[in-house]
Amino acid sequence: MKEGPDIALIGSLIGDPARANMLTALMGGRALTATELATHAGITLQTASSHLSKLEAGGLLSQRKQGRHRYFQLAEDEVGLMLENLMGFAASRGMNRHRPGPKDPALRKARVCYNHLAGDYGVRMYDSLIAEKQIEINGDDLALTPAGQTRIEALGIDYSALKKLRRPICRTCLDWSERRSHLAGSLGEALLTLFIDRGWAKREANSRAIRFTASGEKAFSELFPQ
Amino acid sequence: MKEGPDIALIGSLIGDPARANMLTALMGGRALTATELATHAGITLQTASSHLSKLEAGGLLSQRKQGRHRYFQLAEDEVGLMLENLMGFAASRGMNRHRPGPKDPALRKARVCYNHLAGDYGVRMYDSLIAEKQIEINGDDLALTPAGQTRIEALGIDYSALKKLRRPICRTCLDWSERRSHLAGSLGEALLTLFIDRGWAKREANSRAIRFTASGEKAFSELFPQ
DNA sequence: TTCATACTTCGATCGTAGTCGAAGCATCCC
DNA sequence: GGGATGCTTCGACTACGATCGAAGTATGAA
Repeated sequence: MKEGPDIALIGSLIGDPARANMLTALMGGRALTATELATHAGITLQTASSHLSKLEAGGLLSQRKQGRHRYFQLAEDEVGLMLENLMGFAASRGMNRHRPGPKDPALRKARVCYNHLAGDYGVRMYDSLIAEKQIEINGDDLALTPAGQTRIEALGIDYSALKKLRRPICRTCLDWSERRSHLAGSLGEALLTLFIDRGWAKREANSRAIRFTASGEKAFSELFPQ
Repeated sequence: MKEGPDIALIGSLIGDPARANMLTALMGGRALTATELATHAGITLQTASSHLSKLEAGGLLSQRKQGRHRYFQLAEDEVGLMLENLMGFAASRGMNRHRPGPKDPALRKARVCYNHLAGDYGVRMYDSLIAEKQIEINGDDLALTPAGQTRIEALGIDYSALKKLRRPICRTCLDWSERRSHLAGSLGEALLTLFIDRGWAKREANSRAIRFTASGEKAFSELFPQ
């Protein structure tokens, strides 16, 4: 009768609107304090605190104390992937929290998916990397080809440092707006950081949206031709 | 602030234990009546009825009237994929509803994932099909190669009939026990049906487990060498 | 028609979980 | 030290939703 893993547990964790709002806020990739998350969810600090401890107990969140602040973030990449997946499903059922607003196109164009680039730009980058055989699919795993390695090192990404991490370097993540894969993993994170460090793009405050500058778009398109 | 799809809605649908039990029961692939689902969930018929209408309104279930029975099933393949995905996540967090029981190994070996084969056997079949280049990955899509087409037609599967359906023929699904991909889609369904029709395997009653016969295992291993 | 089965709807109950006010720690700054 | 600020814990309130009994509808059988 009762077989397999307990989906009701995660379901109920995500099922509360306040918690869901916090989680989506954390999909922005930044670590947020309890107070920030409380305002995101539209609740008082006390209730937020109780929600946060539940999410942490459920393994969805991890926290880091810094002085008198407590920074929360998604516990692992997998949490972000799972959430993006759920969003994709919800979107396919037309479950939206609002009628598409002015922010919506910006989100679809480029946004943060926990720590990497998603949206149209994320998918374009992924497709380009595949087309140029810089990453390739081996069974279930995505791997950097030798050509890809030299390529990203030329961009200034420290490949050996990525390799030392326990996390997978390349990983696919299903995009909810495009319904296609894009690149996650430590390389996905490194690339997004690169774009921001080079001033090609900026994270918008209080949003998952990423705004590319005009020159940033040009550089991006040259780097990842379609 | 409130961006993107509403994950809280699906979360709350899945978050109720009774509903989660019904959904996992329906992952067995058979269409079940309201009464059967009520007993699966351990609740009375009245409450089951209310849960079922909520699940249907949420687009997770569809129903089909047949005489005085009402058969429920997962609305689409995507629902099954999403649920299996969630189970994978739950399993990776150690969220199990029971300490692994005697049924557990059987489930991990071979089980139904809504309408196709999952577990060790599902993954083995998938790997074998990939290794022999009968299916291949093109970007996000999985496709049958010409060699694969002749192969499955030789097995007695009507390829042109599959092609006429709106559903994708090949599709990957993430296995929660193996944490690897296996084959879903209409071909995945057709293959499982084939195994059962040929008497190689049987569905267990009231369980997702699939039991292969000795000769069935042999035939399966010959068909999909490792 | 009459009875039985399958299911839904209504109404009432009950529990639990989300919520906040108030008080209690902890950390930082002056 | 004293007084902010950030967060947690406690306790009480409340509301929502899960639950079931009882009555109502639909289909089928006799």
